[in-house]
Amino acid sequence: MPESQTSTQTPQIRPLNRAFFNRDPRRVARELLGKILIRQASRTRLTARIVEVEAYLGEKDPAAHSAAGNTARTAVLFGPPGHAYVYFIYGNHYCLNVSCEPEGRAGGVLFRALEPLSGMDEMARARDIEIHGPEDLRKLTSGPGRLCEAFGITRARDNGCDLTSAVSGLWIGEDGFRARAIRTTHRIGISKAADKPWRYLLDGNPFVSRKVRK
DNA sequence: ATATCGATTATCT
DNA sequence: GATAATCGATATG
Repeated sequence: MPESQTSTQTPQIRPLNRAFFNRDPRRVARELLGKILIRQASRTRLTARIVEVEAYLGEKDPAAHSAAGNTARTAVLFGPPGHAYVYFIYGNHYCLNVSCEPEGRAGGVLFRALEPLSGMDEMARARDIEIHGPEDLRKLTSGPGRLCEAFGITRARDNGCDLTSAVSGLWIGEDGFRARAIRTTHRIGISKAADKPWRYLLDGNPFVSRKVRK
């Protein structure tokens, strides 16, 4: 199995605390780069480093789902910080966010791309693809829909899950990795407020969902 | 290499 | 009834 790009071992992963998420989504997004998403459900632990995210502000961001107000769909975004907001899109895909800001105020960060660290075999099974070389690893978790499929994330299973608790089947941790070059660009795939530079990625990381144009 | 398009359903207008 | 925080396949340069 090919080695990962940013680390060759996984020392010790500690959960992020709730205060980390109790802030402006743009700040949370930037600082989430280099952190780790963990799925501990089966015998195998799935881990992958966060390399690309987008910030969505509260009710005043036209591109945010929370712009429609606190509905059955978006309730988690208005709830306490550090919880999973999972939505279904295009009749095909799930996408994962983490809620930000204090309870009562909306805001979140969309997970757009991860760099797999462990459990790649199980991810490939979940994605129903075969990995033949290091280049193929991108197909596991490079894209918001892909990473959810690789991690088995669905709305029924994970929406509202507390991502700050290692007791959860899904959580976010850190292992001491320090993000170096961080790049910001406009957000992907939206039509409203498309000019806002609220997409954050590890510059040069091969697992980002799209190549950075020059 | 980039461009375009169809799939498929929850949610909102 | 229209749209959507996507993906994968196909077409074209």
